[in-house]
Amino acid sequence: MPELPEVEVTRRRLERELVGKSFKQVVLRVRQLRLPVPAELAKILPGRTVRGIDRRGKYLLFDCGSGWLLVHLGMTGFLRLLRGTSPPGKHDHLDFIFDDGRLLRFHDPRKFGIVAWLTGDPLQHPLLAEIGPEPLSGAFDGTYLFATSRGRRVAVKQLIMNSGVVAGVGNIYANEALFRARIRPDRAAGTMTLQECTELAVVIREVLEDSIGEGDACLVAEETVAYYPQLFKVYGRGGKPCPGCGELLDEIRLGGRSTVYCRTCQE
DNA sequence: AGAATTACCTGAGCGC
DNA sequence: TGCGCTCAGGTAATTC
Repeated sequence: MPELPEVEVTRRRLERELVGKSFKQVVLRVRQLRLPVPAELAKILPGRTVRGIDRRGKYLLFDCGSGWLLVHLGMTGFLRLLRGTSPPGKHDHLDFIFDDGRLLRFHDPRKFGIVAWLTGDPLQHPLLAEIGPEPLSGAFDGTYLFATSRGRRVAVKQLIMNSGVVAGVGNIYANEALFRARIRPDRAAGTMTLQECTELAVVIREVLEDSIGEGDACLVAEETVAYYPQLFKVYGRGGKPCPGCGELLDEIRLGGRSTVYCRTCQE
Protein backbone atom coordinates (compact mmCIF):
# COMPACT_ATOMS: atom_id res chain seq x y z
CA MET A 1 0.00 0.00 0.00
CA PRO A 2 2.05 2.87 -1.26
CA GLU A 3 1.86 5.94 0.93
CA LEU A 4 3.81 9.15 0.47
CA PRO A 5 7.19 7.72 1.53
CA GLU A 6 6.91 4.80 -0.85
CA VAL A 7 5.89 7.14 -3.67
CA GLU A 8 8.81 9.45 -2.88
CA VAL A 9 11.31 6.58 -2.84
CA THR A 10 9.91 5.44 -6.17
CA ARG A 11 10.24 8.97 -7.51
CA ARG A 12 13.88 9.23 -6.48
CA ARG A 13 14.79 5.93 -8.02
CA LEU A 14 12.98 6.60 -11.28
CA GLU A 15 14.46 10.09 -11.45
CA ARG A 16 17.96 8.58 -11.24
CA GLU A 17 17.20 5.95 -13.84
CA LEU A 18 14.90 7.59 -16.36
CA VAL A 19 15.64 11.30 -16.67
CA GLY A 20 17.07 11.90 -20.11
CA LYS A 21 15.62 8.67 -21.48
CA SER A 22 13.05 8.75 -24.27
CA PHE A 23 9.87 6.74 -24.61
CA LYS A 24 9.98 4.28 -27.46
CA GLN A 25 6.69 2.45 -27.07
CA VAL A 26 3.70 2.24 -24.75
CA VAL A 27 1.77 -1.03 -24.33
CA LEU A 28 -1.73 -0.71 -22.90
CA ARG A 29 -3.18 -4.04 -21.78
CA VAL A 30 -5.80 -3.03 -19.25
CA ARG A 31 -7.11 0.50 -19.55
CA GLN A 32 -9.93 0.39 -17.03
CA LEU A 33 -8.30 1.69 -13.86
CA ARG A 34 -9.94 4.18 -11.52
CA LEU A 35 -10.09 6.41 -14.56
CA PRO A 36 -9.73 5.04 -18.09
CA VAL A 37 -6.13 5.24 -19.27
CA PRO A 38 -6.16 7.40 -22.42
CA ALA A 39 -5.42 5.28 -25.50
CA GLU A 40 -3.67 8.29 -27.04
CA LEU A 41 -0.72 7.68 -24.71
CA ALA A 42 0.57 5.16 -27.21
CA LYS A 43 0.79 7.93 -29.81
CA ILE A 44 1.67 10.86 -27.55
CA LEU A 45 4.60 9.44 -25.59
CA PRO A 46 6.95 7.80 -28.12
CA GLY A 47 9.76 10.19 -28.98
CA ARG A 48 9.30 12.29 -25.84
CA THR A 49 12.05 12.56 -23.26
CA VAL A 50 11.61 12.42 -19.48
CA ARG A 51 12.90 15.79 -18.30
CA GLY A 52 12.23 15.26 -14.63
CA ILE A 53 9.94 13.54 -12.16
CA ASP A 54 7.99 15.46 -9.53
CA ARG A 55 5.63 14.39 -6.80
CA ARG A 56 2.48 16.05 -5.44
CA GLY A 57 1.00 14.14 -2.52
CA LYS A 58 0.96 10.56 -3.75
CA TYR A 59 0.86 11.55 -7.40
CA LEU A 60 3.94 11.11 -9.57
CA LEU A 61 4.40 13.63 -12.37
CA PHE A 62 6.70 12.80 -15.27
CA ASP A 63 7.73 15.98 -17.06
CA CYS A 64 7.60 15.07 -20.74
CA GLY A 65 8.13 18.48 -22.23
CA SER A 66 4.85 19.93 -23.38
CA GLY A 67 2.81 17.60 -21.18
CA TRP A 68 2.92 15.51 -18.04
CA LEU A 69 2.39 11.84 -17.41
CA LEU A 70 0.52 11.52 -14.13
CA VAL A 71 0.67 8.26 -12.18
CA HIS A 72 -1.09 7.37 -8.94
CA LEU A 73 -0.45 3.93 -7.46
CA GLY A 74 -3.75 3.69 -5.63
CA MET A 75 -3.81 1.00 -2.99
CA THR A 76 -1.93 -1.83 -4.58
CA GLY A 77 -0.06 -0.34 -7.50
CA PHE A 78 3.65 -0.31 -8.10
CA LEU A 79 6.08 0.54 -10.84
CA ARG A 80 8.73 -1.99 -11.65
CA LEU A 81 11.80 -1.15 -13.70
CA LEU A 82 13.09 -3.98 -15.86
CA ARG A 83 15.59 -4.42 -18.63
CA GLY A 84 14.70 -5.81 -22.03
CA THR A 85 11.56 -7.78 -22.53
CA SER A 86 9.71 -9.78 -19.94
CA PRO A 87 6.41 -11.61 -20.26
CA PRO A 88 3.68 -9.67 -18.46
CA GLY A 89 2.09 -11.29 -15.43
CA LYS A 90 -1.40 -10.92 -14.11
CA HIS A 91 -2.24 -7.28 -13.30
CA ASP A 92 0.69 -5.94 -15.34
CA HIS A 93 -1.58 -3.41 -17.01
CA LEU A 94 0.84 -1.05 -18.77
CA ASP A 95 4.39 -1.07 -20.10
CA PHE A 96 6.46 1.99 -20.90
CA ILE A 97 9.41 0.98 -23.07
CA PHE A 98 12.39 3.33 -23.31
CA ASP A 99 14.91 3.76 -26.09
CA ASP A 100 17.71 2.28 -23.98
CA GLY A 101 15.80 -0.97 -23.57
CA ARG A 102 14.42 -0.27 -20.13
CA LEU A 103 10.89 -1.26 -19.31
CA LEU A 104 8.75 0.55 -16.75
CA ARG A 105 5.82 -1.70 -15.84
CA PHE A 106 2.67 -0.59 -14.04
CA HIS A 107 1.18 -3.36 -11.89
CA ASP A 108 -2.02 -2.88 -9.87
CA PRO A 109 -4.28 -5.78 -8.82
CA ARG A 110 -7.02 -3.60 -7.38
CA LYS A 111 -7.02 -1.08 -10.19
CA PHE A 112 -7.31 1.90 -7.88
CA GLY A 113 -4.42 3.58 -9.65
CA ILE A 114 -4.52 6.37 -12.20
CA VAL A 115 -2.47 6.97 -15.33
CA ALA A 116 -3.33 10.17 -17.15
CA TRP A 117 -1.95 12.73 -19.57
CA LEU A 118 -1.95 16.36 -18.47
CA THR A 119 -1.32 19.45 -20.56
CA GLY A 120 -0.90 22.96 -19.23
CA ASP A 121 -0.04 23.59 -15.59
CA PRO A 122 -0.35 20.19 -13.92
CA LEU A 123 -1.03 21.75 -10.53
CA GLN A 124 -4.19 23.30 -11.96
CA HIS A 125 -5.54 19.94 -13.04
CA PRO A 126 -8.72 18.99 -11.11
CA LEU A 127 -6.98 15.97 -9.55
CA LEU A 128 -4.24 18.16 -8.06
CA ALA A 129 -5.70 21.63 -7.66
CA GLU A 130 -7.45 21.05 -4.32
CA ILE A 131 -4.62 19.22 -2.58
CA GLY A 132 -3.32 20.83 0.61
CA PRO A 133 0.30 21.74 1.43
CA GLU A 134 3.06 19.17 1.16
CA PRO A 135 3.79 17.80 4.64
CA LEU A 136 7.55 17.99 4.06
CA SER A 137 7.39 21.63 2.99
CA GLY A 138 7.54 24.74 5.13
CA ALA A 139 3.94 25.54 4.22
CA PHE A 140 2.77 22.80 6.56
CA ASP A 141 3.32 23.74 10.18
CA GLY A 142 1.53 24.09 13.50
CA THR A 143 0.17 27.53 12.72
CA TYR A 144 -1.41 26.29 9.52
CA LEU A 145 -2.81 23.17 11.17
CA PHE A 146 -4.18 25.19 14.07
CA ALA A 147 -5.92 27.66 11.76
CA THR A 148 -7.30 24.88 9.56
CA SER A 149 -8.68 22.85 12.45
CA ARG A 150 -10.58 25.66 14.20
CA GLY A 151 -14.25 24.89 14.65
CA ARG A 152 -13.99 21.46 13.11
CA ARG A 153 -15.52 18.54 14.94
CA VAL A 154 -14.18 15.80 12.72
CA ALA A 155 -11.69 13.43 14.38
CA VAL A 156 -8.06 14.58 14.26
CA LYS A 157 -7.09 11.47 12.36
CA GLN A 158 -9.66 12.11 9.67
CA LEU A 159 -8.55 15.73 9.44
CA ILE A 160 -4.93 14.84 8.71
CA MET A 161 -6.02 12.15 6.24
CA ASN A 162 -8.02 14.74 4.32
CA SER A 163 -5.94 15.49 1.22
CA GLY A 164 -7.30 19.01 1.11
CA VAL A 165 -5.77 19.68 4.53
CA VAL A 166 -2.38 18.09 3.98
CA ALA A 167 -1.12 16.08 1.02
CA GLY A 168 -0.33 12.40 1.10
CA VAL A 169 -0.99 11.33 4.70
CA GLY A 170 -2.70 7.94 4.58
CA ASN A 171 -3.96 5.58 7.24
CA ILE A 172 -0.65 4.08 8.29
CA TYR A 173 1.24 7.29 8.89
CA ALA A 174 -1.79 9.03 10.41
CA ASN A 175 -1.86 6.31 13.09
CA GLU A 176 1.91 6.49 13.60
CA ALA A 177 2.06 10.29 13.78
CA LEU A 178 -0.74 10.52 16.34
CA PHE A 179 0.97 7.94 18.52
CA ARG A 180 4.23 9.85 18.33
CA ALA A 181 2.45 13.12 19.11
CA ARG A 182 0.56 11.44 22.00
CA ILE A 183 -2.76 12.68 20.62
CA ARG A 184 -5.83 10.45 20.57
CA PRO A 185 -7.01 9.90 16.99
CA ASP A 186 -10.69 10.38 17.88
CA ARG A 187 -10.27 13.81 19.42
CA ALA A 188 -12.31 16.53 17.70
CA ALA A 189 -9.84 18.42 15.51
CA GLY A 190 -10.92 21.77 16.91
CA THR A 191 -9.88 20.82 20.46
CA MET A 192 -6.19 20.74 19.60
CA THR A 193 -4.08 23.52 21.08
CA LEU A 194 -1.53 25.42 19.02
CA GLN A 195 1.18 23.50 20.85
CA GLU A 196 -0.42 20.18 19.92
CA CYS A 197 -0.81 21.27 16.32
CA THR A 198 2.84 22.22 16.20
CA GLU A 199 3.88 18.88 17.66
CA LEU A 200 1.61 17.03 15.26
CA ALA A 201 2.97 18.87 12.22
CA VAL A 202 6.51 18.06 13.35
CA VAL A 203 5.89 14.36 13.91
CA ILE A 204 3.99 13.95 10.64
CA ARG A 205 7.12 15.20 8.90
CA GLU A 206 9.26 12.90 11.06
CA VAL A 207 7.38 9.67 10.43
CA LEU A 208 7.35 10.36 6.70
CA GLU A 209 11.04 11.27 6.56
CA ASP A 210 12.03 8.27 8.68
CA SER A 211 10.24 5.99 6.28
CA ILE A 212 11.73 7.68 3.23
CA GLY A 213 15.16 7.24 4.78
CA GLU A 214 14.52 3.58 5.41
CA GLY A 215 13.32 3.14 1.83
CA ASP A 216 16.32 4.91 0.36
CA ALA A 217 18.60 2.71 2.45
CA CYS A 218 17.16 -0.61 1.29
CA LEU A 219 16.16 -0.03 -2.30
CA VAL A 220 16.11 -3.37 -4.02
CA ALA A 221 17.43 -3.86 -7.50
CA GLU A 222 14.35 -4.24 -9.63
CA GLU A 223 11.35 -3.34 -7.57
CA THR A 224 10.37 0.18 -6.76
CA VAL A 225 7.96 -0.79 -4.06
CA ALA A 226 8.68 -0.06 -0.47
CA TYR A 227 6.85 -0.87 2.72
CA TYR A 228 8.53 -0.93 6.10
CA PRO A 229 6.34 -2.54 8.78
CA GLN A 230 9.30 -2.77 11.13
CA LEU A 231 9.00 0.97 11.63
CA PHE A 232 5.37 0.83 12.71
CA LYS A 233 4.71 1.32 16.40
CA VAL A 234 0.92 0.96 16.32
CA TYR A 235 -0.36 0.29 12.81
CA GLY A 236 -1.39 -3.35 12.51
CA ARG A 237 -0.67 -3.93 16.20
CA GLY A 238 -4.13 -3.60 17.76
CA GLY A 239 -4.40 -5.75 20.92
CA LYS A 240 -0.63 -5.95 21.28
CA PRO A 241 1.42 -4.13 23.92
CA CYS A 242 2.07 -0.42 23.50
CA PRO A 243 5.77 0.17 22.77
CA GLY A 244 5.62 3.06 25.23
CA CYS A 245 3.85 1.74 28.30
CA GLY A 246 3.06 -1.93 27.66
CA GLU A 247 -0.71 -1.56 27.96
CA LEU A 248 -2.63 -3.26 25.16
CA LEU A 249 -3.28 -1.04 22.15
CA ASP A 250 -6.90 -0.22 21.31
CA GLU A 251 -8.24 -0.71 17.79
CA ILE A 252 -11.31 1.22 16.66
CA ARG A 253 -12.79 2.30 13.35
CA LEU A 254 -12.77 5.93 12.33
CA GLY A 255 -14.42 6.86 9.08
CA GLY A 256 -14.32 3.18 8.16
CA ARG A 257 -10.53 3.02 8.65
CA SER A 258 -8.66 0.83 11.10
CA THR A 259 -7.35 3.05 13.89
CA VAL A 260 -4.89 1.91 16.55
CA TYR A 261 -3.84 3.91 19.59
CA CYS A 262 -2.82 3.69 23.22
CA ARG A 263 -5.45 4.98 25.61
CA THR A 264 -2.76 5.58 28.23
CA CYS A 265 -0.14 7.38 26.16
CA GLN A 266 -2.43 9.37 23.86
CA GLU A 267 -4.90 11.97 25.05
C1' DA B 1 -19.00 24.53 4.09
C1' DG B 2 -18.23 20.61 6.58
C1' DA B 3 -19.20 15.99 7.50
C1' DA B 4 -20.76 11.48 6.40
C1' DT B 5 -21.43 7.97 3.07
C1' DT B 6 -20.73 5.45 -1.18
C1' DA B 7 -18.28 3.66 -5.13
C1' DC B 8 -14.47 1.78 -7.39
C1' DC B 9 -11.58 -3.20 -7.32
C1' DT B 10 -9.39 -7.85 -6.16
C1' DG B 11 -7.19 -11.09 -3.04
C1' DA B 12 -6.84 -12.92 1.47
C1' DG B 13 -8.83 -14.89 5.31
C1' DC B 14 -12.60 -16.94 7.73
C1' DG B 15 -16.85 -19.52 9.07
C1' DC B 16 -19.71 -23.02 7.62
C1' DT C 1 -13.83 -27.88 -1.99
C1' DG C 2 -16.26 -23.95 -2.28
C1' DC C 3 -19.50 -20.42 -1.21
C1' DG C 4 -20.49 -16.04 0.81
C1' DC C 5 -18.99 -12.67 3.74
C1' DT C 6 -15.71 -9.03 5.54
C1' DC C 7 -11.68 -6.44 5.24
C1' DA C 8 -7.85 -3.81 3.23
C1' DG C 9 -7.84 1.42 1.83
C1' DG C 10 -6.96 6.44 -1.58
C1' DT C 11 -9.75 9.48 -3.32
C1' DA C 12 -13.65 11.42 -5.98
C1' DA C 13 -18.40 11.85 -6.12
C1' DT C 14 -22.60 12.19 -3.86
C1' DT C 15 -25.71 13.21 -0.21
C1' DC C 16 -27.05 15.26 4.06
